[in-house]
Amino acid sequence: MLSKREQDTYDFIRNYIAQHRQGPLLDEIASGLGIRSRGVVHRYVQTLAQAGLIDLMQGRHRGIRLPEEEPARDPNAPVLPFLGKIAAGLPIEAIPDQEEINLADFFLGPNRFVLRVQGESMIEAGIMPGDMVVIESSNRARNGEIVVALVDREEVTLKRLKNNQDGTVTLIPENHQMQPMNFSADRVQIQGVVVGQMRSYR
Amino acid sequence: MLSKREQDTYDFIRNYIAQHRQGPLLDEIASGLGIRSRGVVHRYVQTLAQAGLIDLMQGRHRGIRLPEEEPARDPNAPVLPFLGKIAAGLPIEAIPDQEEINLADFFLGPNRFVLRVQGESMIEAGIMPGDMVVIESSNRARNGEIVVALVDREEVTLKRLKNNQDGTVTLIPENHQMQPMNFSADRVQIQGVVVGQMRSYR
DNA sequence: CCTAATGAGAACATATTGAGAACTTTCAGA
DNA sequence: TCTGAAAGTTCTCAATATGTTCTCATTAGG
Repeated sequence: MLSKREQDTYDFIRNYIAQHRQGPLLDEIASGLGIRSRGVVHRYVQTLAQAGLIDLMQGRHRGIRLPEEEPARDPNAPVLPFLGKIAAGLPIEAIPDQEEINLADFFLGPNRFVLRVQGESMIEAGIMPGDMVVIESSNRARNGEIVVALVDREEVTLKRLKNNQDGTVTLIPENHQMQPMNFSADRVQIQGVVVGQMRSYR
Repeated sequence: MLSKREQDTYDFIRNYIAQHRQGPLLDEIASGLGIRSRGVVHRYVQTLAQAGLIDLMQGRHRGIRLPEEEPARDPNAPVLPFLGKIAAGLPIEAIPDQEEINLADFFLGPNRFVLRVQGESMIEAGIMPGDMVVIESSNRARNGEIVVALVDREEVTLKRLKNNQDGTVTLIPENHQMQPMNFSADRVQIQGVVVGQMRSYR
């Protein structure tokens, strides 16, 4: 069983490696934990190594590694380390079973494509102008889903869908400055459903 | 695992070959890295060769090469067809010049990781609770960037950054119900910069 | 009082990095 | 082809950064 500071050390190391893809220096751990003595950190690190929680490359600078987990893995898989939740009042949690986000799993699928969003009609749903939305082709959708709708075979828009009892369809923009619009069902053709959204800064 | 200078050397070589279509001289590497001794560079180059990261043509001038890479195109590349903008007046199918969006290009990069967002502090920037944000580790950021900030070594938050003239730092939530907060610079530690954001419906 | 957990810091060992001399090989030009 | 400068190779020496091993102190709790 780890003591509190041993646990802190372990958490720090996992976090550091997830972020930097290499082991931390003892001094970096020390500074991260508010410890002034390298020797103290070394003691914790030794304990963790004996518990099998980390692997050490004796003597090497940045010689701390995490033990192998899964067998092999596609080195080209589009993955990013997943650190956890960002929560007010807490340092970034060190998730014990660290995961990875596989972008392919996250977004890819049959009959999907990407559109760039123009206009602010879905801004309150967190879909901003310039964002990319991942659409899955489909000619029907459930209530409440965000859809790409073709109205009167002329105008394509991104709206939240509501199928009404009376056979009409309401397209609801997520923007208080715009009004929901009602159409008879035959005027609206669903072209796809939004299944993802992404945005790149920089 | 490469040491820092070994990594620097490798980066330099890759860059050089990309630019000049031929290997660099040891002296060019040395000068590029601010090293005065050819022998030192030679030592690094030998290490890289043993690690299989480069191929050497023994003794030859400019005898550094990069190993063969994968042939043409990764059939498993995480790509989605990119149809274009949602444009009024056109059915989606009508857009002719179809491209592809490569998720790896879009999001992957060194020192990046993913966090799940909790709370509504950035909601007006289109970052909703439950979204994933892609963070690039960095301990500094430019004005106006959205950062992961650690305040008083205790609290981690996602806010827009403003460095003030007087040395203080303002963390601005994108939510009118919340107030910007001022801190002396030494209380705020930047942990990373938001470089991407993604969301999955379904 | 005793022990476990924690921290400081000195002293030492080793890894990493750099300088530069001397030697060998390559390569372009006479 | 021959030759000399340029470039690669092999050393040794050194400085600094980092890991390792200690001893000692402090604190909390039983």
